[in-house]
Amino acid sequence: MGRTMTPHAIPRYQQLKDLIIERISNGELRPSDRVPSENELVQSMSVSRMTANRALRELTDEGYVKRIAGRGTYVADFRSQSHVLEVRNIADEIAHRGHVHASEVIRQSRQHARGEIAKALHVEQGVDVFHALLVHFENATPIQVEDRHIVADFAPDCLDQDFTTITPSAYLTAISPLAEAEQIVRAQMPNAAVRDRLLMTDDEPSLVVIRRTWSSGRPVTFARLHHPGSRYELTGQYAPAGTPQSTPVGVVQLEALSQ
Amino acid sequence: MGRTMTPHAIPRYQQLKDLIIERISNGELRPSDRVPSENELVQSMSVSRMTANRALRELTDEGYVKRIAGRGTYVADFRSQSHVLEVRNIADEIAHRGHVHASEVIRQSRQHARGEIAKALHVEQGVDVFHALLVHFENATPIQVEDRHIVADFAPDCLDQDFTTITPSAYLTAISPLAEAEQIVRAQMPNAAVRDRLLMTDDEPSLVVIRRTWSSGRPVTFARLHHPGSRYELTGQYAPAGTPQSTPVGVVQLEALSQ
DNA sequence: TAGTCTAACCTGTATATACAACCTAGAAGA
DNA sequence: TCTTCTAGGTTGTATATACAGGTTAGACTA
Repeated sequence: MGRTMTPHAIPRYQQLKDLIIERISNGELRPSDRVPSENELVQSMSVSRMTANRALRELTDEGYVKRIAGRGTYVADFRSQSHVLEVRNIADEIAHRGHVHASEVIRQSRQHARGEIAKALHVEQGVDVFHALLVHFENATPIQVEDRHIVADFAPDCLDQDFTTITPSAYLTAISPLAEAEQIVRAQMPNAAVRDRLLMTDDEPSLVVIRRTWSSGRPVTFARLHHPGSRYELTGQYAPAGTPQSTPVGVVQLEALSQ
Repeated sequence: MGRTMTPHAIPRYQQLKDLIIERISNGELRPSDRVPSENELVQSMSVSRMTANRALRELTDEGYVKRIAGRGTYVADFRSQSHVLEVRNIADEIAHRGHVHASEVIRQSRQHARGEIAKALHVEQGVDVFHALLVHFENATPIQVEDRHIVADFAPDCLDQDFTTITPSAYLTAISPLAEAEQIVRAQMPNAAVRDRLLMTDDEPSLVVIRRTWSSGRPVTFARLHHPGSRYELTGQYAPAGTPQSTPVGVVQLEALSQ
């Protein structure tokens, strides 16, 4: 039979999670220490085993603990050192800032893959690929040069698209919504073409995101996204799911960190 | 009563997840489409509601669907556009590449917080903070300048640490293993000091990671991590948890993408 | 002594049941 | 017509129970 709960109470499983996180957080439980087993939690916390199971299972997913069937639950070694950055679609990102996105198509053509493009897309030299070169604007200021190649047979109607109304990224994810991706972020000096398109000064570096996206086990698109170093940065927050998410954290940020 | 299972079978809840992911993946279910409710899955898939609930709940955590109590479950809008980059502790990162990490301590002192440091750490002007300036080496080549400030009362024994044997990052997470963090990644030209420490050429940009880490609701450390643009990049993979994780993806990468 | 077996724990999964809270369409009332 | 109420569907949580399978310590046997 279900237990009666006062309205809007914190769920029991969440209380368990919080309790264990607290004990890890304040050092009472240290890495590789044994965490109370499900049955011990049943006893001491007066919950059902399923509830204890859910708490411990979610803590596992979140990287706090490690569970070994037959042995027990242990505090995970070093959570922490991997912080996470999110790279979003440029149009969404601009819209999210409440700004206006526009783009200009410089080139939209069919080519034969060669050299590194062929290698990156896992196709033979000479196979058909589409090439799209665009500039994205945020409130009329150029913010990204997108240099993208797409495997031709993955997106046959690529040349018919109007990339000023739908970004290549949005177009591709509309074709196949799920994909793996690899990314690389680099700081490098732009070539003259990119520098001119982005209205960059001579000594300004660019932040380049190189992204290769996979679908059904094969690479389908390969993009270089160039941004002006003085006007673009990647930001990310990291909160160990369970933290009350102190809200205005992201706001102070930009003001406080200007160098 | 429990259902008998053949040994090592794929769990029922995972089968449900795979089935729904497949239907999203092949376009049968498109963003904002309605996903079968728990009770419908109970009927059509012959599982208990708890099993259906687990499948849908995990799909929610993984970003595939969105659930609204009282209404139903819907395919999440654009999963995809947010790709993820991981920023790891430099020592772990170097160790992971099978290389040797070493570091040199340039400065390790107590200071009074001023200007942007005070702002970033949410302390008054003049409050005690520790300052650590280090260079990290990968196989004797300088790869990172770490410029870090730490709130003094968070880490009172900071000056006693030997940062050549334990990195500041490792030291801090040993004190308080759980934290929130904010990060910013920028491409910028280094100042002369950084350029010299990292043996960079005059026209080489640096990739800067700015990281502020929180503990117990307050900022405790603020670090600028400078890397030589020609020798350092951030990499990340993104696979919608459930993909068979095509193994060698990360390997081809570096070779293929050299520009 | 050395090897084997077993009991007692552990996690992992699955089910049936129960109640609370939320949402909406449509019925019932003013 | 407009408002209010309600029934039924939906998610969210909690419990009790059951069985499968991994792990280990200690008892048992050869």
